Amino acid sequence: MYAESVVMETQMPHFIMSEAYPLDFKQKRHYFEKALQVARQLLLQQQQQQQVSGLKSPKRNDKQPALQVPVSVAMMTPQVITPQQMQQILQQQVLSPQQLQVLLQQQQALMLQQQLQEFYKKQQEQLQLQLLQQQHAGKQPKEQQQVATQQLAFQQQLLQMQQLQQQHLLSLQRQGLLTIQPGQPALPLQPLAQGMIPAELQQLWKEVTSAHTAEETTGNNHSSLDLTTTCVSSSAPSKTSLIMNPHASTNGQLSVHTPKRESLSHEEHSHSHPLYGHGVCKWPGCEAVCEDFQSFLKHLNSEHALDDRSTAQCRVQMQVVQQLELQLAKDKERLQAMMTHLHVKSTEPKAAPQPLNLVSSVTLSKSASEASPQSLPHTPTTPTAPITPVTQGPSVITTTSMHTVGPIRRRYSDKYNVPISSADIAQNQEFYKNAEVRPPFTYASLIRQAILESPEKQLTLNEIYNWFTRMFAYFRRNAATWKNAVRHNLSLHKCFVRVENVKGAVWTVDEVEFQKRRPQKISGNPSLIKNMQSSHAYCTPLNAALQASMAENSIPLYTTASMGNPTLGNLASAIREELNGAMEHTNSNESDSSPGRSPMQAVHPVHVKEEPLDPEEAEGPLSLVTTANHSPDFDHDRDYEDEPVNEDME
DNA sequence: ACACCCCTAAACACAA
DNA sequence: GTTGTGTTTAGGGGTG
Repeated sequence: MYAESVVMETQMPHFIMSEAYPLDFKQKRHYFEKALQVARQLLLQQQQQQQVSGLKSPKRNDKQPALQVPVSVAMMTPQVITPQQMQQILQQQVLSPQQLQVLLQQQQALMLQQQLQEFYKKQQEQLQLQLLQQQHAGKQPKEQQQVATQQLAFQQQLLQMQQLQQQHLLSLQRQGLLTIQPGQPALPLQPLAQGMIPAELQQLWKEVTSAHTAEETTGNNHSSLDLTTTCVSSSAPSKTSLIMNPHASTNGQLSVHTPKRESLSHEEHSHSHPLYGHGVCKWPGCEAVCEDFQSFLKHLNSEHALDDRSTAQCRVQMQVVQQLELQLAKDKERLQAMMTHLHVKSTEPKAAPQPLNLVSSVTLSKSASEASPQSLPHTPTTPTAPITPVTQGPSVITTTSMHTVGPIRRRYSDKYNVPISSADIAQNQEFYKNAEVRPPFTYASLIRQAILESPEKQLTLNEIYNWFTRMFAYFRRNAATWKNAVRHNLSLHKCFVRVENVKGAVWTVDEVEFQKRRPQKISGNPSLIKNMQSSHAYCTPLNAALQASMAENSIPLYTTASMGNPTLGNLASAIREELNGAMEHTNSNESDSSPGRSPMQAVHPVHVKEEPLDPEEAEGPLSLVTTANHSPDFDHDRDYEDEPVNEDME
């Protein structure tokens, strides 16, 4: 639903803007007049027909251009009865003085409605004109296709509008019937409306309906004029429909469709009457079985005539619809806010990187086969634009990205740029767990994270692998690639220390070394710090941030760090450790594993070796949240498709 | 241009 | 011989 509505929202304006204007005023007028003419003719015809053939004769056998019908139907709006029509009605019988009064009152109500509908009508007219124009204009095959799609869009919009109208009408009509008291001696009115004379009303209703039907059918016969007809129905007064409105209202939201549709096309009837489906009456709470459409109509007219009950049901339905619309409106708003938010954010900071990232990532992402977390480290310089990864980028990217292709390599820089908002960390974790989005962290950072999260602060290679796959959906494919990268990183970086254990070898982290890695870069940017904190900022960023912050006052930072990531929970400790370590590091000028280090020290690599380990444990804690997943990175770029076999997990 | 980073790929060595 | 683990080397891309 949302998608549709969104589409509508975005598309419609477009159409209107681009298509509507072309039609010049003369043309419009011409069409309109023509339409009116046709409509009148049809009306007359049908009236004559009725007189001759009897009142109810919905002709469903007529065949009409299916597609057109809906449009015309949609276009129909309640109309005020013309004097002539009134005469017709009178001639046709049935009208008692009371009924006349009712009619009059209804007319008044309708007049009011009409005013309110002005806006809608205008829009409709515009749309209709557009349709006409397109129809006449589109002669080339391609154009026709386009036109067809556009028409569809138009139709949709029309339907939307119609629904809106209907709602307004319903409420208005209700008011008119029940509360409006014309200055006439219309005592009967209220009673009538409330079901005093349902039978009579029904009769009237039926007549009207049949008349309307006839009109429609005849109109439809002039296939070429379909669109025109449409115009007629909406702009030209075919009062009949109005009369029915009160009744129509009883049908609830459906009202729009019911009476008119009944008379309209059989296809419509048999296939898509809103109140009829699968041989069952869909009137709320009814479910009566109707073998065919005819019987359904009978049933509808007899069981769901205008009476208190129907009215009440209709009201309920109205409320339901309103509620839904409200809901829809809210959700739309939300969506809009989300979109604007994203847009702003993306453009805000470094305009290029993020927005592009999303896009690029999409293309690239597919390739994700291997996994190499990008580096946060570089971030120090960039930083600020915190995007809530989870909310947008990632999700969007993931879905789309998966299929896009692209053995494209992304620049890490972009990734680094992507800042992470601490608030999103937790979410990110979940996000990365389920979305195949490449985490914006380097392998080294991730490995470190994995190790630090383990109870013993040490993991076997296999456990590290498991951590990767458990925490990141991204690493569930192309195992060969990213595993190789992991091994490579373990061997390459001094910060990872291999310790021989009873069970074999385990890997630990030498924080000091880790911190040393890129001390030089420091950007005073606070945002960085934030990122680091949130991300658990491994490596450099942390140092940089810390250093930068230290310049001012280390403590504040520290606090922020821990505070900043409330969501982290478990991570908090890890972060603290990092921070502590980093801080010390910076403060003390990296004296090796000096005693002051705090928790981290415990972790200290070298020492770890002797201890017995529980490799299994490492995997457990979800705490990873903290893991560095904070930022959605937009780069997943690798080549996923390229990779031949990497799908396997391990 | 250069130094560094990070990632990926791949060749090897070794042990289970 | 296969597989997992580690180590190294090479090359590409990015950043400061």
